Parts: sequence; C-alpha cells; structure tokens
Amino acid sequence: MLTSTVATSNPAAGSRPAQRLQPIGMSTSLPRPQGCANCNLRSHCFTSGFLSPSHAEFGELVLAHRRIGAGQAVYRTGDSFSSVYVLKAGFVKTLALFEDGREQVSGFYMPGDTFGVDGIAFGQHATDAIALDDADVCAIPYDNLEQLSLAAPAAQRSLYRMFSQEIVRRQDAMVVMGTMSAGQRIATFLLDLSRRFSARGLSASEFLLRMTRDEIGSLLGLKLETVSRVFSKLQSDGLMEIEGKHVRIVSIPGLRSLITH
Amino acid sequence: MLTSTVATSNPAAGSRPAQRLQPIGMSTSLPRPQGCANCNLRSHCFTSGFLSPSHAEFGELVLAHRRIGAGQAVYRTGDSFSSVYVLKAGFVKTLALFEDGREQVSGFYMPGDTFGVDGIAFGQHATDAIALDDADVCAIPYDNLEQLSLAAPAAQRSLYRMFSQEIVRRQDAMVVMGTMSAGQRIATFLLDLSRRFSARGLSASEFLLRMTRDEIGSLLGLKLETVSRVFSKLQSDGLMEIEGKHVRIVSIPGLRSLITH
DNA sequence: AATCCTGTTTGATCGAGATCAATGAGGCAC
DNA sequence: GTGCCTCATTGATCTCGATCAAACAGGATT
Repeated sequence: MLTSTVATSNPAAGSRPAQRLQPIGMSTSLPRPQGCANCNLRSHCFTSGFLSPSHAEFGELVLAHRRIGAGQAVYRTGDSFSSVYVLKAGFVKTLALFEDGREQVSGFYMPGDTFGVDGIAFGQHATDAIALDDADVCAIPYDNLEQLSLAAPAAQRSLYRMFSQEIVRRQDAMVVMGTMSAGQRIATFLLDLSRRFSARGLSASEFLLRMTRDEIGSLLGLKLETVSRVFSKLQSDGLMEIEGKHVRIVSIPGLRSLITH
Repeated sequence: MLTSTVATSNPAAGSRPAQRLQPIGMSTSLPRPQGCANCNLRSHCFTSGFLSPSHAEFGELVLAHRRIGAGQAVYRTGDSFSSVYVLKAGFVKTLALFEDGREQVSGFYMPGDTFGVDGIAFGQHATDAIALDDADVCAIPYDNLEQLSLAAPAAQRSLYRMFSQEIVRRQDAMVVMGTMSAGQRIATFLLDLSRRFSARGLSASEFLLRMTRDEIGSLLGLKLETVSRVFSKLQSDGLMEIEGKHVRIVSIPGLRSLITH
C-alpha cells in the first residue's frame, strides 16, 4: 500500500464549469518572461527541430504565451483555427464531439506536447481542449508557422512529423479500442503515461494521474466503474499500487505481458 | 430482396496471399498514359488544390503511376517512407500492426483518396496498404512534395489539410468504437461509404462492398459474425437490402436515426 | 462542527457481443 | 463433373463489461 496521501494538484477543476476563452493571438498574449532559447522544455518541443539557439530571436517572434485556468478551454470545437499549441506546464485533455452530443476524450497532453493540429483540415477546431489543471500554453499562430515553413525546410519537416505523429497516436488508440480487453487497455494506458513521464526525466514508475476515472474510461472506451475495478484488480495482482490519483507501477514487464497474452 | 446476383469485382483477392512489391519511385514507375490535367479524378485528388491546368507539366514531373494486383501490398509496415499515394482506380485497405502481432483495418480508400501519410512521422510506414482488388495508384515522391511545398504555398496548404483530415478521420473512428453499439457502428460505416460514393457521382444508396465482413468488423472493432447479424437485422427492419457484397440502402434517414437514438 | 458535492469503490445483476459450432453458397482447380 | 477453399449465415451458449445501486472518502463551504 502507499504510505502517504497525495493531494491532487487540481482541486478546482471539477467544480468549475469549463468557460470559453478568447482565441489566443499574439496581440492579446502576455509578454513571455523568457524565450524559447531558455525554455526547459526545448528538447521536447516540436520547435526544437528548427529553432536553433541562433534563431532564438525568431522564436520570440513566433511564440505567444498564456495561462489557462483549471477547467477552462484553450479552444472549443468549431472555433476558428488560428494557432497550434505547445503545452508548457500543466495537463490538457482534448474532447471529440459528435453532432448528436456524443463526446469522447481523444487525448491527454503533458508539457512539451503539441495539440490543436486537428483544426487545419476545415479551418476550425474539431475538438475541445480543456485544461485539467492550471496550465501554460505557447500559442503558435498558424500563419507564422506557414511562413516559417516556406522559409525553413527544417521547420516544415518538424511540422510534418508532428502531424504524422498525431495520426499514428490516434491509429494506435483505434487498435487499443478495437482489439483489447479492459485490462489490456488500462495497462496500455499506464505504460504510455509511464513512457511519456520517463521521456521528460520524471519517474517511469510513480506519478500522479491528472484525470478522473471517467476521463480515462472515455479515452479507452470503458465505463468509470470498469476502470476502477481494473485498477483494483491490477493492485491485488501485485502489478501496481494505486491510491486515489497516486500510481506506482510495481512491474512494468508484468503490465507488458498482460497486453501480449 | 435484391433481384440480381452481383458478382464481386475481386474474385482473386482472397485466395492470393499478399506479396511485397518494390517501393514505388519515379525511376521504376510505368509511363503514365496521360497527365493530371486529363485525370477524371482531378476534382477529388488533393493535388487539385495546387496543380492548376497551367501547371499540368509540373504534375507530370511529380507523379508516378503503378498498377497493384488484388491482394498485393502498395507498402508494408516498416517500409522506408518515400511516397504518398493517391488511388486512381480500385480499392485499398490499410492495416495497423502492433508489436505483438495484433492487427486491425484502419481505413478503406476509394479512388481519389490519399493514403500513406502515416509514414512521415518516423520515416517508415506505420501501416500495410493492401489492394482489395486490382488498383491503380499515383505515387507522389515525398521529396518532390517537400520541394513543391516550399515553392508553392497552395501546395503546402493542400498537404496540411490532407494530414489534418487523416487525423480527424481516425478521431471519428475512435468515437465510433468508444461510444457506439454494433448496430450504430455498422450504420455509421454504411453512411460513410454512401457519402463517399455519392461525392464521386455514384449512387448513394446502391453499391458493392469491396471488403469482407471480417475486414468491416476489424475496422469497427466487431467480430465478423456480429457484422453479419447486424446486416441481417437491418434488412429485416427494412432499412437496407443486402445480398453478398451488394448493398442497397432503403432508408438513409432510418440509418441516421439509428445512430442518434 | 455539519453539509454538500464530486469522485471512487464495490456488489449484484443484466445484456450485447464474443465464442463455438454447424451449414451453405460461390468460385476455382483438377 | 468432384473436391477444396474462402466467405457468409445462423443457432446456442458464455462472458466481459455495462448498468443499477449503495456506501464512502476527501474537500470546500457555511
């Protein structure tokens, strides 16, 4: 069992209704305390592929910066598409909405991740992006990005890679939902989080879930009770420990073998 | 009931094992009988956004052309990524493969559709692309596309739109699998096919399925028996008629209301 | 303190779809 | 023609996850 009680970092997210923000543009952005050159997320940001230290001043030109309160929207479905966003701090979920009111979590994003790319197809966003806790986002106006891409082949390549990764990410989600049992889906989810935390220099085995059981279930095509039951089962099987939002993975290989068998 | 027996256009696809083709490049491509300017799919091809008639000769430079036999692969997972493909004739499925051997159909493509975009992220394809019947594909070497994008902003914009559409398509598939019953998934699938046939000037209500029940089930996260049962149910409910591969949708609004309720 | 609210856990039951199984239909090879 | 193969249909049964329901924990508010 976990010995310490861990408070969530997002006490207000649930009780505060999601509110619409103005679209984020350079003209309305707050001044950035420091530029890309000094950003501690440089290595994870997709701009690192084309913003070399010597181009730091160019980075200043491209990026805007804004704080999003917990539960608030970075953008809403149907909002005119103007920017792609890089998460600088906090966590964000994207929600896919269907015409008939159906909705589903389509992704969780952590610092360094890029989101909002879906908007390019039709000039308006195809998801809601909601902050799970207080979050800082860098908004990259799409017009600037297009310009930059024309001027810098490396920028174009980074952008294409990012697009393609979003395609692959959703494709993997399809396979997970189309072929895996509840236990396998949860294991896949946990290992994905683990890998991403690890890539950011954080612990691969111990971390906080920033989202609810309901949101996890929505992403995976499961009900919240099923998510809860699977967590309990994995704990009793000795593969993980879970107490509220606090997760400790006991056996990463154990979770992996669950998925294969 | 349907009064005529309709032969499938793909008698050999099932009995012939999928075989690997050489990667398609300009140097190995067959000469094209005619250029983009005269292509009857111009209006559906993503190149139509930037290849104006006056640029027809540029189109000749960009495009290569090749016939793929039924059951053969345009590319395989892991193949080095060199081209994006536009389907000129026939039907193609893409298969997503997982490390553990898991596989799932991730999309069906019809003439005018673009596929293969997933390869850009990691420089190698993330899917298999298999012809469902004899197919003609236009291969667009990625290097050329990058060059063209740098020179022509309209080309870049078309390419981005296409990427983003692939993201949205997979996201919709996630919602379908994550929130819909078997009947609703099948109805969504049929309406999607109907819309796409209709957009190509073909009948929205009567068409041939080029794929097996198993392949449909794989795309939707269902077993082939379930697909078959749902077809039978929809027929007995008077919403569609189905005989083998031949589908006639009796009530498009009826199918739509199935999805909502 | 008491109350309320959201999120979580756990139990009992139900049902949609998977699984197992048998049969049939169409096409191809010989 | 016969045999073989893949694909499709339909029935019987089973099972996993959904649903319905109750209880509880932690915070926030008053």
